[in-house]
Amino acid sequence: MDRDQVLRAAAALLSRKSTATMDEVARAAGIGRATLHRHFAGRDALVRALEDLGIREFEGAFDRARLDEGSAVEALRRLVAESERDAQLLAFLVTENQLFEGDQINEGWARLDARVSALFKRGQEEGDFRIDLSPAWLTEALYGLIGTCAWAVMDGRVAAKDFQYMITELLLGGVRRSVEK
Amino acid sequence: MDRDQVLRAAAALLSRKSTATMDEVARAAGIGRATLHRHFAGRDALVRALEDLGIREFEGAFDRARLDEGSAVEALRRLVAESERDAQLLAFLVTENQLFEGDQINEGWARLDARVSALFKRGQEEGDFRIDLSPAWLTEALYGLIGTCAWAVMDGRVAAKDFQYMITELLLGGVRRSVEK
DNA sequence: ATTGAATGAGACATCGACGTCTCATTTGAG
DNA sequence: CTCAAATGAGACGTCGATGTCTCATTCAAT
Repeated sequence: MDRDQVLRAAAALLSRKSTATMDEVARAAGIGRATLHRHFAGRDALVRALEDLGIREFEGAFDRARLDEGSAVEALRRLVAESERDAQLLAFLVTENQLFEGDQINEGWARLDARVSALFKRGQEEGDFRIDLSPAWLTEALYGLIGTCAWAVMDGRVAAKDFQYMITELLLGGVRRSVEK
Repeated sequence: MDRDQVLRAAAALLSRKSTATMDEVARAAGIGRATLHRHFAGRDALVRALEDLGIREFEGAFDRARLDEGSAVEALRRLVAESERDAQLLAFLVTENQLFEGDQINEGWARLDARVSALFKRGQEEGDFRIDLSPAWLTEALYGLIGTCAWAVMDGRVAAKDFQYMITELLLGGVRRSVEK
């Protein structure tokens, strides 16, 4: 069991039950509690490791999505596709705002936010996206939809294979049916 | 300080910091810890009271929104408008899936889910909504967007007055700009 | 003003999670 | 096979949150 695998298992569990015990986390990862403590000094260290992993993974996901290339619509589709792998991790981190208590926002997240926000801004400037929804809100909404869909998949309310489609279609086109599309 | 006001203050705090202490909850509500315990036997009772309040409030919100009247689009707009007041409460309850552990879904939530889902289904059958996004997913997405926007407002990333607009416009029309709208 | 209920502050014991430790067992490299 | 490192299981003390209690004070109704 790799260190990152342990972290992913922890994210999958903690995203649904944020108050899960260290023992539960260990069981979910298929290792003993002692081994979990050998990898991560304590709960704080575990959460911080999850944070670091999340930032690293999404930094890489954003790179692979090539947010600056092609149309903003295509870039957004690639972004969602690349985010699927770490959706549970994102779901956990988004709900753990308590990490940033004392308004000391993590610099890594600020950088990620800026990249997503820039993508939405580019779409607006190029005329592909509407301008009455702020990039900041769209960024939050994207995170929220990814996390929500990850939960829905975990609960069996959405098929895993529909992950990308459900998010991108709702985000891009909305629910309203328009004859011209 | 009314009982419901205490619950709302608790929801506002717990939606951001789900591990908040009973003492913190009491302080947030402006009452003493002993008084909090007089109202709610313990933490479990508090959470269950939040659940009950949420179900009650949204049952009423759905009634006021008259989901069966007019077009599905208008009904959805009314639904978001009526949900604003309890958005923080929803944000907390949505993330507390741990309440339903042991797949014993709360009956009240199942009823609410059915009503929202029926609204989306009606919109699809009347030709207003697209049919390639399942009502179950749209229901989850609606909850997710309301919760996300509530957080964004709390963090100052979205203006409170834009709450309804940001959610309804994104949900109905998506970010893509279409010339025919 | 008086009285009874409600509140806030604090003390206290209990309990569960945490973190550290030991030891037997397993794993993997040589 | 041998040996060293890693792991799982469990024991143990610590610490913080919890829930209950008391008591002085405040509040509201009469």
